[in-house]
Amino acid sequence: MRIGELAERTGTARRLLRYYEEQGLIKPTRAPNGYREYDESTVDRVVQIKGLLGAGLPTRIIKQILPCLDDPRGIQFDRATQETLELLERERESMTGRIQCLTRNRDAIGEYLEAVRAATEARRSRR
Amino acid sequence: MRIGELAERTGTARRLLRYYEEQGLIKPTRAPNGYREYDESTVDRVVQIKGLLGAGLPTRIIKQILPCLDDPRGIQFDRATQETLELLERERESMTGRIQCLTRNRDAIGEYLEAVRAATEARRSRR
DNA sequence: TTTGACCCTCACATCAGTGTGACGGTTTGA
DNA sequence: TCAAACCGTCACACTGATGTGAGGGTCAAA
Repeated sequence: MRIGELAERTGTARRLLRYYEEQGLIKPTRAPNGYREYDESTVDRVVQIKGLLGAGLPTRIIKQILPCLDDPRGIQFDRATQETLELLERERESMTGRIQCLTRNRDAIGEYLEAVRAATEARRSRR
Repeated sequence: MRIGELAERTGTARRLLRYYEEQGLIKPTRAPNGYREYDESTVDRVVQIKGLLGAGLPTRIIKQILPCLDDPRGIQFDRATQETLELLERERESMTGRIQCLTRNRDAIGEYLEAVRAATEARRSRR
């Protein structure tokens, strides 16, 4: 598919799809006329990228992470240098930290909303 | 405490502490000489802010979230407008999305690392 | 064959978070 | 009392993720 369709299906600006490519996160082929050609699997990949970006990871890190997702069994594990493995390990830990932070705060918001709703309800039934 | 100590205890640049203040996230008092004075609780708050920023939330949103954490029981719930409540609800949902995304990817990294290690181990023992 | 809807590259702009340094006042300990 | 180590405000700069627009090709349908 071409960039317009991909943009629409992933809810991503064309500009950003080109940017992700520039950062080495996706690699479309080119049609004879120069148009980018994306295959079906790119849809999921872009959604993934957006998710990770939204969760605060920079493209530099996302680039290292993506290959693990293609085939988590590590088919090309021999290409993984010691350095990369260490980076992945560190990143995994920092993701755990993020998750904990988000969870804690999300739950606090939940409690807050709950409390407000309960109070509102109580007030309403008092009348 | 003054800004230097807070910076050291939270691992945050002074510059950023001033920036957070400018964004309305923390409100130090001022000593007679103009120096900022932070109380003990600010340490936790700054850590919280850093965590949320790292998880991709902008200061604008963090500002709305923080009051819920001060007292999740919603002591000042009446100050919460309908609009704010809706924003919080939306933000809570988007945080859940982030958490899921991070969890999924973190686990995939974990599996990958596991696979690589297993393969490395197998190779070593074969020799 | 022209028009409208695509696509391309290039480049400049914006926004948030962050770094850094200039310039000057305050506090503290030798 | 003087130096070192704080603190203050400004303000300019950078980075990464985005927006936007100019100038120009491609292609399909009327």
